[in-house]
Amino acid sequence: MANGENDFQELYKETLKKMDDLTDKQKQILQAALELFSSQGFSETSSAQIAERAGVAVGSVYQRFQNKQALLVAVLTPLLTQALPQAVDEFGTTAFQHSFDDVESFVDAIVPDRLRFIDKNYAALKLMADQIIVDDQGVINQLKAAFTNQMSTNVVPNIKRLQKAGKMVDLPEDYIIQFLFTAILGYFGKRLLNMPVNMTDEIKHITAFLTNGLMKH
Amino acid sequence: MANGENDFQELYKETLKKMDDLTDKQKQILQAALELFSSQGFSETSSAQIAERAGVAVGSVYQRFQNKQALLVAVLTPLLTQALPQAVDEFGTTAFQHSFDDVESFVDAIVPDRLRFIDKNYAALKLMADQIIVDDQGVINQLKAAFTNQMSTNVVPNIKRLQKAGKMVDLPEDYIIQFLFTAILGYFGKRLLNMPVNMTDEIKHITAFLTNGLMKH
Amino acid sequence: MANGENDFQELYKETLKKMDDLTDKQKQILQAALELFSSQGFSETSSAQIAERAGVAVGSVYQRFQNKQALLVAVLTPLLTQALPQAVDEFGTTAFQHSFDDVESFVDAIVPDRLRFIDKNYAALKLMADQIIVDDQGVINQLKAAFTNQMSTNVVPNIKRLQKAGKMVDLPEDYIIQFLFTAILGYFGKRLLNMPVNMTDEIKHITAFLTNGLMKH
Amino acid sequence: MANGENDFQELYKETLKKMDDLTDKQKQILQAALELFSSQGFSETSSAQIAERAGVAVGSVYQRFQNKQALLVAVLTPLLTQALPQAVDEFGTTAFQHSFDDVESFVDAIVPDRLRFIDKNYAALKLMADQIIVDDQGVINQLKAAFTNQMSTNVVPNIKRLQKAGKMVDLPEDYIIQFLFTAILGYFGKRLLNMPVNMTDEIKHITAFLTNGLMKH
DNA sequence: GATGAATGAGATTTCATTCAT
DNA sequence: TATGAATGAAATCTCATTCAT
Repeated sequence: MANGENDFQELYKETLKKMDDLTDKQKQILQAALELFSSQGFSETSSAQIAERAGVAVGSVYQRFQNKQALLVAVLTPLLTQALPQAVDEFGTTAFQHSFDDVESFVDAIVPDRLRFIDKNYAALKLMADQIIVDDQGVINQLKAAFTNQMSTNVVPNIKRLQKAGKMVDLPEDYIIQFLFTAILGYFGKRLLNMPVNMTDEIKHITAFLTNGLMKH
Repeated sequence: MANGENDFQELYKETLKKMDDLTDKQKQILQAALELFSSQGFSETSSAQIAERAGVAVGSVYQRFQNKQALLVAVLTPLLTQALPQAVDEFGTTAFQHSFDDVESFVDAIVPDRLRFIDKNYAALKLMADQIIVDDQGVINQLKAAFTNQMSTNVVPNIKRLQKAGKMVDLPEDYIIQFLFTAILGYFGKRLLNMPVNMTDEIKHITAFLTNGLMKH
Repeated sequence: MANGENDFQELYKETLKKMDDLTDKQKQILQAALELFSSQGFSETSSAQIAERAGVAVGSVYQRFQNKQALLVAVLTPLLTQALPQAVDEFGTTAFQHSFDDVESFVDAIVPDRLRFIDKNYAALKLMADQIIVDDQGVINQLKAAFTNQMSTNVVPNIKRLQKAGKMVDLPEDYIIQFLFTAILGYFGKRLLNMPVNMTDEIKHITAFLTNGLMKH
Repeated sequence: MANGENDFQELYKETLKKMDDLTDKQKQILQAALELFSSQGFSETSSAQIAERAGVAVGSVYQRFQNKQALLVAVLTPLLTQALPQAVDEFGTTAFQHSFDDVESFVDAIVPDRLRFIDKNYAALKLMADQIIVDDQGVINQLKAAFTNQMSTNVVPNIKRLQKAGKMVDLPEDYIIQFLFTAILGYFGKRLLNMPVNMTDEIKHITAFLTNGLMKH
């Protein structure tokens, strides 16, 4: 890992091309890898373990995927190219296609959706977090790209509009986004720490806090 | 809060000094392990690397520490039992010994201090984050314990007082703490993502956001 | 008893053949391990040595066998569960299926056969002896089981018959067996001590002594 | 081990010279080594273990004893030079200084004494057995020497006398000795195999068998 | 003489990857 | 494509031995 951007970017592009003709076994492998990588970490997971959980032979893992690193990429690719942008997209377009009258309904539209997204994609998010910690520049850049893109085209304009309407605090847009994310990511942190979480309460309080914090009083 | 007082590295070295059953070489080993573990991750660091950086023979690592895992524990234990609680303690007492008149001065007292704490202890924090991701229950529990303890004895009462004075929003104390932390941890996240950060701006905007969000308008 | 029928090496190879889940290389590993373990002892034999003699890579040893101890078990198990009981069995049935008229022909039937058995199976017996000394309870119990079983079903009745006929001394059967074995094992001891042995003489004298000692005068 | 006679013989002679000025700690080391070597085997015992059981530092083991091999020699030396010859001697002189009237009293004089000797020196005998199995030529030669010496000067003449008197079977003297030993060593074997033993019974039956077997009827 | 930390050579073991079937 | 035995490089770990205190 952490061996520079090129390996990852190369593999990433190649993987993207091939990403549709997946056999059942190959899907099982990706599934098993996702589960194991995210629960134990990438380096703590062996090819044998993946094969076993996927119910295939070790060789089958390498039949399709050049190496373990490539398998990681293959696991992350759909996430980074499909799920995440889509999620960001939803966050951008769906959430922002309406012209919210006030910050409250704006926050209301985002928070519950994002918390559920975390629940649904917990494993994948944990895996990304792992890669960020181990300094995988490829993953990091991919993440940044996915965000910058969507955010700048969809979210930023909407925030600006709310600010101009005098409804939202006059902080730089990237900080507005940052605070939205960190408040929401607190939920992810709680899950990482095995803390008991109650979705209803989380939604209620995070919403309240964000509304209060982003609203111009 | 005085500069450097709650620097993990400082605290860690002090802790090491107090461990007078440790030889110089053993301290070098712990130091090298801390550095390598936090910069590359635990599994990405080999015994040979540690020995080399510590300037000792590989065997010397195992003379004192039963195995690599035990070395990790030896590195983390003083952090989790000494440095972290002490840092949390300072956070609790120092920051909260004054009776803040309003949320603004309360937030002002915390944010700059915590951001600098993150800067100074980036390596150690990253190591802890690594362990949380890899699901090290030991680390997780230690972290929880350190926090619950200090927070409940020092921070919670202060929050309550501010709330009773009608200055702070009426959210549960643990959520107040959660929002303080997540807003601050955003800075840690930015560093993990290699994003350019400007301390002055961070302080300014995080303070502004938290003040607005926690203040009762 | 026909020559070679109860040769451990033969029986061992047959057993190996029946283990059709073993590849050729794995059989070579077991064969090499048997040879090295019994000539040098278990702890004095390294994985590298085994691999070299077997003509495989070191890793191949551990591909099939979890660890060195497991390899020892794999070597001993067929000996203790297949070869040994079968050998004991032949000893029991073949030697005792006739109704010997007197102790002399009884002893005559056993001694030469057992001495040749020791010669043929010297390596395997030495390995077992090694394990007994190092207090391997597994091996010890297996050995006991193999013996108790066969002796009680086949040998004991024959001894009793000879005793009732007034031809054999009235000692407990287990002691009769013990004396037969120890007198014969003297030959094994001589070989361990690198003493010059002459099979013809050994047979002659051991037979004479046992006949005299077990006969009722 | 098993590295030729010279190492052993050299060490053996050097050890002999120094064998009197032992400090308390050194005696403890020898005792601990004897216990551990005989219960687990030589190679399965580490210097650290010996030091720990002896209650001394690891270095102290090597202060006096050149290396582990030398320690083994030092453990075996008193046995091979003192206990064993003395035992053989007793077996030779004590037991044979009387002119036994018959084989029965001759056997009676030997068996109980030897069985008790085995009990008393079980650990040391086991250690010797270990060395014999691992093919330690030094030990083997020492053993042989101790025996040949004593046997030929004391025992052989006595056996010859009994044979000439027509009381003992006319087998070669070395075989007579062999049968005496093996019958008695059966007891040692039973202990190795953790079999329940009753000294009274053993004495009774071994005596009976040997008497019958060696007596000229 | 006694200590035990330090050493380094070597042993065991793991595991990503290859390749013949 | 799928398999899983085989590989070998590298990692973890052990331990007899040395040496400064």
